[in-house]
Amino acid sequence: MSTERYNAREAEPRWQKIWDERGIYRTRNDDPRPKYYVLEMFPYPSGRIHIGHGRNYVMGDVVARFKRMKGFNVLHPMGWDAFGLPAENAAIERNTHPGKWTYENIATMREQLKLLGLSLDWSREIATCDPSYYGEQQRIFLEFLAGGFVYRRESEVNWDPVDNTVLANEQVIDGRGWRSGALVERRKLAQWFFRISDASEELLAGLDTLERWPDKVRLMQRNWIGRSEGLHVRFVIENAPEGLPAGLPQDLPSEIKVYTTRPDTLFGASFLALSPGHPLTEQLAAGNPALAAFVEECRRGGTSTAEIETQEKMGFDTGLTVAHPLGGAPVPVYVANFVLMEYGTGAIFGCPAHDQRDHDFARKYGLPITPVVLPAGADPAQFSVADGPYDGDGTLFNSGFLDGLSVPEAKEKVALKLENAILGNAPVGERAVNYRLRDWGISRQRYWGCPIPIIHCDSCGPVPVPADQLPVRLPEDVTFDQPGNPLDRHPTWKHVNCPHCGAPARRETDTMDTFVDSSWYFARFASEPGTAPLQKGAADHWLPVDQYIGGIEHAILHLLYSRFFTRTLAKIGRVSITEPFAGLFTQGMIVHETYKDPAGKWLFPEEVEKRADGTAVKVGSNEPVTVGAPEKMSKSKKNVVPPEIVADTYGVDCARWFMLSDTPPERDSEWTSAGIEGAWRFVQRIWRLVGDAMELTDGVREATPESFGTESVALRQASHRLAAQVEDDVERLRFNVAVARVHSFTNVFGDAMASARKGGVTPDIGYALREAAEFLVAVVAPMVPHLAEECWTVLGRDGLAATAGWPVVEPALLMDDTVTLPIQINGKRRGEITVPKDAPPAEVEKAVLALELVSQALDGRAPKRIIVVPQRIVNVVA
RNA sequence: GCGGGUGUGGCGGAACCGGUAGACGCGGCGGACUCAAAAUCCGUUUCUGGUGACAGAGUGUCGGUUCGAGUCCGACCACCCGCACCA
Repeated sequence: MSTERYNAREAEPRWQKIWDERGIYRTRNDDPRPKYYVLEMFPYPSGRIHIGHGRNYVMGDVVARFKRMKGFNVLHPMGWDAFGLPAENAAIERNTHPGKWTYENIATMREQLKLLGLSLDWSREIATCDPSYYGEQQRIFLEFLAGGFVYRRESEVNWDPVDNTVLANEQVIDGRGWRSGALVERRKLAQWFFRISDASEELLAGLDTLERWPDKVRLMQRNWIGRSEGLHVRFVIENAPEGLPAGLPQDLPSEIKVYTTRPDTLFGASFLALSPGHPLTEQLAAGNPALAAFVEECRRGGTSTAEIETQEKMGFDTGLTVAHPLGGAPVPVYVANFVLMEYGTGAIFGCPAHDQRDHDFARKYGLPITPVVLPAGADPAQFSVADGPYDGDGTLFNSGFLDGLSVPEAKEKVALKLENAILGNAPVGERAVNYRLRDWGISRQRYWGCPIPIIHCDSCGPVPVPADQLPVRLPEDVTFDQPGNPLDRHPTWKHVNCPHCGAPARRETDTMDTFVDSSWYFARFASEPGTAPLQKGAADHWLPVDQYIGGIEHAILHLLYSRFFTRTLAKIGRVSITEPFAGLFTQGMIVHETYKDPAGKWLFPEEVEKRADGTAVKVGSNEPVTVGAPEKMSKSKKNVVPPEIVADTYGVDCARWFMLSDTPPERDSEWTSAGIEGAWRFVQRIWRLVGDAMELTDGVREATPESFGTESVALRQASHRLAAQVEDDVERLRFNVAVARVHSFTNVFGDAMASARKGGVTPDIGYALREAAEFLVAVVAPMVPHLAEECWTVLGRDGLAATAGWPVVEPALLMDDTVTLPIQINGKRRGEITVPKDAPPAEVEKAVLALELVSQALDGRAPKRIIVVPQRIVNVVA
């Protein structure tokens, strides 16, 4: 029996070196085998990784290694989402250059990732801050601009006062900057935008084709895009506002257009409300200081969720009234703080009986509340919405020609009627589809990002930087000693001549949102090293990514932007595919308990010792330690485990095995010392089993024996089933189940070995044991690759486990001749019976009735019914 | 408020299409080996009653469909996630 332990510390670096030297993870585009592209979301180089970062890389690595064994040409690259604010913050804090800081972090993290034994093609490594990468991005930007997918406009933006930059709506979470956490303010700036909202419909429709995406993510995107169908309705202004001072613009519009999804409730309209940002509001406010003050008050209202929720409905009566388009009573026009300018037309009609907001508003300003939809079964004389609006289904009443119709019928009838009502040269009503999705503002007032390749000329306007002058490189000599954008205050960088007229002009000093960088990197990886960054042929060959893996936090932003970007690249002819990620998986986080000393200071796990009685103390001082609930690993709470420590004590294979065990990959998983120790024991167990099997079968001829006995067949069945099941599990990314099957198999394997030791190793048993060892090693190879190589050597096999094929399963060994059926009596399990697999139900029934336990239960009576489900179960109803 | 998800032993979790609930692991208990320990191996471990074979209960709660429900349907409870004045 082999007693030597597997020495991961020695073996792991050795095998990593061999893999590296032989270049087995280098991928070639001209490889004739079918392609498979596995990608994990590339990291931001923040400094160091902890073991919690490793989970998605390990999952991706298992898939990559498995697919390689199945004969695919696998692309599994890695890169760095290297632009972004933390580099500038570090520059300020440490008086260093963002680039230097970033590249140092990349060097550290690359070594840490290599430590994990990932089968990555490092030759394709990219960093988005590399001029060759962002230069291509500038080219793409200009092509998008030429194609009409980019524009510039003055817009109110979300301003992050801490990071001193603009944020997209999606980057504002609960009214705070997604990175800084600062309360966001509103400002007006000239910004560059991508026309993502024009793609709303196709982005929505495309979701239906993404069958290998989690439903949850598709739903989140669907809601984010927020399609609604409704009607644009024109309301004619009836009167000039009274009591307004002279100087009111004479060119007031003659009508107000509103957007509604509930045209059926038009007869319940008791007011119109304009957004404070509506052009008519601005026009009226110019001549009305009270209104101007009201608008100003609305603007100060704040943008945080908490504020919006608690904010009371506020309105200002403009004195205008509009005619009711269906002949109802005239309706007053208000300006209201809750009407958004960015959605619909910036104006609404209020129906207080059937909408909460309108209800609140009407009560506050004493406007009439007329119910027009009657719930089924309600009495029209009694029905009241005094307690709150009713927004359910029902029958129309108080609504003239709509009375008696259902809500959908009424919607349709109103739409038809208003479409056919002509006022001036246009219909009063027009069907319209609205989306919640807004255009993507990409301008950022920061240094460490991709420069927007535009030159502003006083006479020519914004002019693209000519192609031969790309990339527009970031200047190296910048300072961070004052707030604001270093590019803007750089002494020379922005001063250039206009490419059109040659007059002195200024560079655009804004850089792009870093989400642009991550919107096409997956296409960049397709090109071989040293070739053009975005090659159509290569991208079309590799894309879409077959399996993309990353955190759920990117369900909307990154994934929606990437989908938009890919579609737009297709429209300008850069690629042929429209969806970048065919399969998506969102993995859970690794969490860890937190520890605090009596002074309330966070402690690292290695500073804490757990006592047998469940309490914890600080190592050295014996001070009591408060153990907190498991939380996401974070530097600030110190509940992190560095990969180096794990590698040194247990080996990375143990860490890999542990990360794949027990918890389903989409759920959060808790890192515990007991767990890693369990993984360590199991790694040793595999090592021992393989060694023992080789020792035990030493001298047994390897040739296939002439016949197999019951025991060897049973073991062979287990081996072949293992390979078939683990294959299925890995295909479905059910790593925890795969791990359980391997555990189960080692129990069977161990038992077979013990009985062979007692009963003697006949040629068939010897063959089965060796096969079992080989199957075991091959099956775990994607999960614990270093151990697999070491075992491969023990097995005396040529080549590397990493380049070996997946075990070939003999279908005959997956079948059983007999099957054991549970017997239920009245639905309760009372026994079992073993019958031939293909026994006809009638015979099974006969055999079951002959059993004593059945006749006893029946007590002489005939059974009422017998249900035989072939190969499943027998139920006797007494 | 709207939308979605989850709920199974002391713990992580398994159970394909409605067919033996608790696979596998962790922890616990008992044993073997050892002078002893570690390591390893074997047995046991849902709960209740019983020495025992066995019986009863049991997948958040209540009800329903079915020969049979963790799985399907209805109502509810708890927790988690997303969105949120989107007309």
